[in-house]
Amino acid sequence: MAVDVAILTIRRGEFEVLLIRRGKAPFEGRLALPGGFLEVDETLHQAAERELLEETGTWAEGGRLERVGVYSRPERDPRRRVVSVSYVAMVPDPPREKAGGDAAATEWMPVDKALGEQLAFDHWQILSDAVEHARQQLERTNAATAFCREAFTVAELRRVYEIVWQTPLDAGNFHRKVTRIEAFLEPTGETTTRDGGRPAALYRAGRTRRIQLPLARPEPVGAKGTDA
Amino acid sequence: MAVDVAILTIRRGEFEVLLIRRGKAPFEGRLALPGGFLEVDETLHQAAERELLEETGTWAEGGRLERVGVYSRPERDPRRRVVSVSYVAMVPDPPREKAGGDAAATEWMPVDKALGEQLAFDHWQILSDAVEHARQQLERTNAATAFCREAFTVAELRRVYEIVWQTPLDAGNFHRKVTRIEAFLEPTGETTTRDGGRPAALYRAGRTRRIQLPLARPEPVGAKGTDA
DNA sequence: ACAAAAGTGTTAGTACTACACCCATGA
DNA sequence: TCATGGGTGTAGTACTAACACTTTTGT
Repeated sequence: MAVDVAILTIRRGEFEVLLIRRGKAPFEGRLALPGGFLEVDETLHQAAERELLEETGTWAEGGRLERVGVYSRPERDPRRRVVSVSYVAMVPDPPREKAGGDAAATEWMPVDKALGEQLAFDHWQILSDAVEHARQQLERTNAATAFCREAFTVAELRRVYEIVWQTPLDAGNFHRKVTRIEAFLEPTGETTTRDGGRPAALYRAGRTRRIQLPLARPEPVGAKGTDA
Repeated sequence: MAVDVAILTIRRGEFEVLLIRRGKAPFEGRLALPGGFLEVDETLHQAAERELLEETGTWAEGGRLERVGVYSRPERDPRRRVVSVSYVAMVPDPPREKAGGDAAATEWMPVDKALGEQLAFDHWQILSDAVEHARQQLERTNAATAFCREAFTVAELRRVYEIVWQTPLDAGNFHRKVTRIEAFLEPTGETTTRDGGRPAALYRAGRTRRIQLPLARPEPVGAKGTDA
């Protein structure tokens, strides 16, 4: 019984994931998602939180942690039978590189690049499912706000959508749509010019988590697939 | 490592679930969902299929089996630590009552009634999540067709929606919407008058599993909740 | 003054809701 | 012929995409 966590963020204008270079067999030298075994007195969600904290430091609370899949093919771990539950963490850009405890080398990598690598175990599938989950969550929930700092502009939020979905969105229409949803964005009253141009109003994430007017993606990405 | 399966169907115009009266401690005499432990050489999905087959006979292939949640509270089983993965099976009305192997007494019960019972373990939560999952799947996928026999009319499909969602739908609009979706329904060319009135065209489920023009529910039912 | 980004107006198209209406059968 | 359910037509409303346009800053 284990958990694996795909920690996703937006860094330098890219959609990135945190990977660990494995220092021991099996899959020595390969990249893997952070993960670990379930302790006797915790839930899987708590185990995932623990992993997130270990790998990224204390800034986990701003993020969002959701269960994605369960991986149970008997041969997925060559050592012994391990069923793993995967989580996706959507977090704001972490303040600095901070190597975790048990893993020597952690590195951020664009998700597309990561999906081109030979990952350990079935982590390619796990990452692929996590990314697809995140993409879908943007459509139906306020998950995108988890990638932003505490106070953000509408344009910054739009950039999250554009980067995760890899598609440009109409700035005007996006602004109208997103500000119209009741209690989705909560104005702070402040403005900023940090992105240049006319000052933009700052918002916090509001109460509304689930949205029903989908911010439709132009074309759905490939289908999900977990176990057979 | 266990699986629990909420087997749902439409029987006698009601949305029903298959429950088992437990014959031994813990929770002796209480109703529970069918379930069992994971064997060493199977995936969780295969274990769920096995449970479904054991409880309902060989008619499982027409149905639809999907993973819903993972339940990992350390104290959820009083005997020892058991993490359980839940599945929901959406199946057509089973041909006859057929008591399974390991359970003495199985019974179909309307889901609302079942959610009013004191169920064993955390099966109330599991059932509740499974029902909510099924309701949501009707909105986004062709899951409703899994409740119908192989060839069905548009009105029979509509009745599935109305029963599961507990809300009346406009027959004309439903017909138009559902027949417009590309490859969602595949006409058999036959017609039937088994529901009375003018002969209705018969359809099979088509290729399209995921639909993007949601058949919107008037008001969403309560939120999901799995582990803490 | 000009560039850049925020935010609003406008218009044409599309989908949905509600409900009227016609169609094809069994009794 | 009547009741029953299947299926289509239609008008008003609502949302959307595309894009023009105005606003407010920094340089």
